[in-house]
Amino acid sequence: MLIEIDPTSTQPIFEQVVDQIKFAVAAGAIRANEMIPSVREMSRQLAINPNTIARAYRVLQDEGLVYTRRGMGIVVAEQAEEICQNQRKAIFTEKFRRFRAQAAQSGLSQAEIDEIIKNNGYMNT
Amino acid sequence: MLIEIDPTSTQPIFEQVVDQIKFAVAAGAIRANEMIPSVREMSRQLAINPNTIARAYRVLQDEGLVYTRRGMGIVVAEQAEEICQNQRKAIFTEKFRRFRAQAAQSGLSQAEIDEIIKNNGYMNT
DNA sequence: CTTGCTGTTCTAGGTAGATAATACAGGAAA
DNA sequence: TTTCCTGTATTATCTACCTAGAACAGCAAG
Repeated sequence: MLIEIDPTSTQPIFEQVVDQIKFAVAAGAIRANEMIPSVREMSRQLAINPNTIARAYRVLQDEGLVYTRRGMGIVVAEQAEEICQNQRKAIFTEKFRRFRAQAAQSGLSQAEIDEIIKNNGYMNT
Repeated sequence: MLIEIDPTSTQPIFEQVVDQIKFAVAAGAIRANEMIPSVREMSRQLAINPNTIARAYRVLQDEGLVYTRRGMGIVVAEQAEEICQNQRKAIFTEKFRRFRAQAAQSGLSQAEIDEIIKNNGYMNT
């Protein structure tokens, strides 16, 4: 499972962890009934405080995406993959909408916005 | 000058204020040698603490986009419009690049990303 | 049993952002 | 002059996020 944390982002670390795990589940990198890395192991991998990881896991648990087995670890729930796939799409749709709205509100013309999109990866090579 | 603050954003308020003023200058809503609303007036308009506005203005001043006249107010610098236009473009290019990178890293396929962009305002209507 | 790993909980401290209230210095205008 | 508005500075308080360290409960495997 590849997880990358951006320390320069204003988005809280625990939220980044939550999103990244959702993405990993959505992508099929972790399947239902499989275990995700323990709090302490993930803490070591990302060089982040265990409490921060634990908070992220608590969020996932509250959303019903994972359930816990004391002494064992945390297991991905049955319906998690489908839920995460939908959430992933929703997350990025929302992100893009915000980008568009802000760009328009900033006074950038439609043409300028399209140019930014075109020059940075939309539908070519 | 139209300024909108998004309280749900993780971006700090003072940063939002900074960006919005830059956008207003870039769009020509405020021109060189014109004054921007006073700390207290802007504070009233946005219902935000004067200290937060003052901090935003301090950033603008440190960047040389505005200069202050005690007792008078804050004035937009000569070269501000050009600088702000370049920064505006850079800001949104960077935002879009982040969006693209995160979307790709999440496991979304190129086709799915293109679909999100297409269905939310790119090059139609 | 003991050992070692789980997740969980707790207290404490540090930092950044935002708010609140106050005070000061300087220019404009009466 | 006085009055009123500027920007600026200070102090205190609150919250969220993050870190740190310790302790506890439960399960597995030796």
